[in-house]
Amino acid sequence: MPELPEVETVVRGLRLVLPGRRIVRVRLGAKRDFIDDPPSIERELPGTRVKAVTRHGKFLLVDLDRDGSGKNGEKIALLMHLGMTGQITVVPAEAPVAPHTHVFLELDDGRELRYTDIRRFGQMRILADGQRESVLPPGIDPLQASEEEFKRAITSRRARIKALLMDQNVFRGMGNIYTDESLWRAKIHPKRLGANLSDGEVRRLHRAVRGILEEAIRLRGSSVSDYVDSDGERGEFQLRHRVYQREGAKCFRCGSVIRREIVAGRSTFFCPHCQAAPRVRRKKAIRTTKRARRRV
DNA sequence: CTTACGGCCTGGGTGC
DNA sequence: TGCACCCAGGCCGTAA
Repeated sequence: MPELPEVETVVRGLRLVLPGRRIVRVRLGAKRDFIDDPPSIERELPGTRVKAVTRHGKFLLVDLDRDGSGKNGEKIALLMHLGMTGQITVVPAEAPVAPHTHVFLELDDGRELRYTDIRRFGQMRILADGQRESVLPPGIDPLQASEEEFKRAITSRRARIKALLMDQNVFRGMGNIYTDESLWRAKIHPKRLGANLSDGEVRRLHRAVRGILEEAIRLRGSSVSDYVDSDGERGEFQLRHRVYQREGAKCFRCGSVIRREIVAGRSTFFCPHCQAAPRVRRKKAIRTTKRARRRV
């Protein structure tokens, strides 16, 4: 479920309630297979105080201070990823417990942070200070990248633009929904090679990606099925989707029928008229030419 | 280097 | 009503 706008919405919600709070107790459910080293969660978190909540692509980081032991400066972070169906909510401790809730962090104000995840594709682990570089994906943030950086990322590898946008080592935070929506807005076919995009197309895509992500954040993300924010509220950007899950419906721009194909291993929605397919090159002829050149 | 595919899990929708 | 099958906002490992 959660891509950059959804994670950003959760982070902003947590920022209103978590900083300054102390974690007093940790309870884990029986299904803890998705947690990396569950005992470390139970051992390290109690007694820590929340300093900040940040986002890194689709990862969410809760920065923690161990200030009880007199020695300040020992910093750890709780790293979380929502996978497909993860939810993080902060509720009064006595609130009814939703099914598939696997982690409870009791806070010093009578509330608790709960992690709920039907499919358990999410992740949770303790991050020691200095581990961030090696654990977090190195892709650039699509909201902060300049047009130059954006172009460099797109031309860095020979892959389809859809695969590039979704690769967390190239761009961090984009997923299936926002990739398709951005490509539709920029009028670029998902199978185009990133390296083949013209300067104008790169510029259009850069603007489309930022525009879509910013608008989605304003509308608090897309709630297609499971996503809710830290207050348990659904987002509204699903009402603005132009192609995602609209197979067979009419393109809002030209009226053509939206198609669905598998690209980069994922369901991909696009308008076959607005988003012109890449020209198929004749590989045989090209190879022969190269071989001939090499022989010379 | 790239893509395709299966697997991880659970649940919802569809068609017979 | 039951059941098989396909699908799902992510990501990893393997094979080709």
